[in-house]
Amino acid sequence: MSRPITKKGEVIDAALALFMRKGIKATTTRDIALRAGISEGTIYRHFSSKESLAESIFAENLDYFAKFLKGYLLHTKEPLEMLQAYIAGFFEFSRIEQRRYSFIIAAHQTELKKLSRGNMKPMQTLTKILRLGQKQGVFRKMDTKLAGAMVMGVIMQTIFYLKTGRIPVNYDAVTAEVLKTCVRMVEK
Amino acid sequence: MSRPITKKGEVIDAALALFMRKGIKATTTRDIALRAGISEGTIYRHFSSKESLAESIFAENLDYFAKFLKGYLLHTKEPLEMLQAYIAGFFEFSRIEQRRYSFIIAAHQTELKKLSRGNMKPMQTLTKILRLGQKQGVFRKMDTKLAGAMVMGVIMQTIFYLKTGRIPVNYDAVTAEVLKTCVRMVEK
DNA sequence: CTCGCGTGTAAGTAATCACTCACTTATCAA
DNA sequence: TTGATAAGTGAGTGATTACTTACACGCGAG
Repeated sequence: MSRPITKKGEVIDAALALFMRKGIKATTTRDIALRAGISEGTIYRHFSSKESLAESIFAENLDYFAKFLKGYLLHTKEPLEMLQAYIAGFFEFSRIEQRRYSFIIAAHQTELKKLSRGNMKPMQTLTKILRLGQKQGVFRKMDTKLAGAMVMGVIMQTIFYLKTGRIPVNYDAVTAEVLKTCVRMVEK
Repeated sequence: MSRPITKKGEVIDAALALFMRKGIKATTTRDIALRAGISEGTIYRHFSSKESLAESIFAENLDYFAKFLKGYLLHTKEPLEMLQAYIAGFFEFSRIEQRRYSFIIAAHQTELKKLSRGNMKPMQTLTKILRLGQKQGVFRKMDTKLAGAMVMGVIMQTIFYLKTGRIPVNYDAVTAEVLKTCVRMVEK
């Protein structure tokens, strides 16, 4: 009970906004303090280091993303439909939460060294779908981790090219083509 | 004529070795000078900045990679075989030139901001193969840039997972599976 | 009331880093 | 021999940055 009497929330909000816009490395503790309207020292009352602050925020947002994806899987138990829903959710998230998506990807790929090894929830969700499909005989047999990596590669690279303007930016058309292609990759 | 009387070569060699091992950002000009056995000032006799040094080295190595790939395409003009040779070459390069591969990818994806926009030669090579296949009616019709992005995603993400030990490290088996999958993606 | 503790702050601090500059040395053409 | 020029040097330099520290404040328990 009792509403927060600390500035921890302000620290997190400011840091997230800046991490999303400029990346973790390019965001200084000074930036964060300025934006939060506090002093730098305050950050260290609540987090032991800038990195642990970033880790904490990353974990929160990865969770948010994972839940978003799961929302897309509620209405079906058919592996094929689940795969399609998963991909559609991924694209949708990257479209309506552009900055958050970029932050998650950057943090996961390069900016954070610790954390998330083998922990990447969205990947686990995908692997589960693939395993289920294989068990039901809808998908062809292959290493599910490899299949997951390949599907993930198609999705992420396509989004990357969309974002950097290297392919025509039409989310619907592109999503449809990616959907079709991924089904070809895994079906029997 | 005249063998080099400057230390430019030493600068490049030292920088490449360090960039490959630690990345561009983590390599300091001091590191480079130490390894090359020269003083920091010398670097600036030959390059206007650390970034321009990195760009120069990146361009050289991207070229090297592109030529390596082209070597795999010499013995066929069948789009399907060319695609397979391209992928096999990509995997082979990532295996026997691990550090160089990592350097190229990291530099391209995150470390260098300028350069290489729309310039990524290996991608252009892939796009050409896909366009040829479509013209000959071997591949299905679709935006070749999108198709290229998807195939590239499969390749790169798989290599990434191989390198980080998230899928069984058996280059031959994995390459074979990726080959098969990519063919499924694009064939009619 | 008061003591202690959690919170906040301003002003550091030490380290790092890319880059510069005044000066020296080597090369070679005239 | 000379003198112009390119190459090399290494001790700075200024800017930046994550993090620390000494102190102030206010609230709630006893």
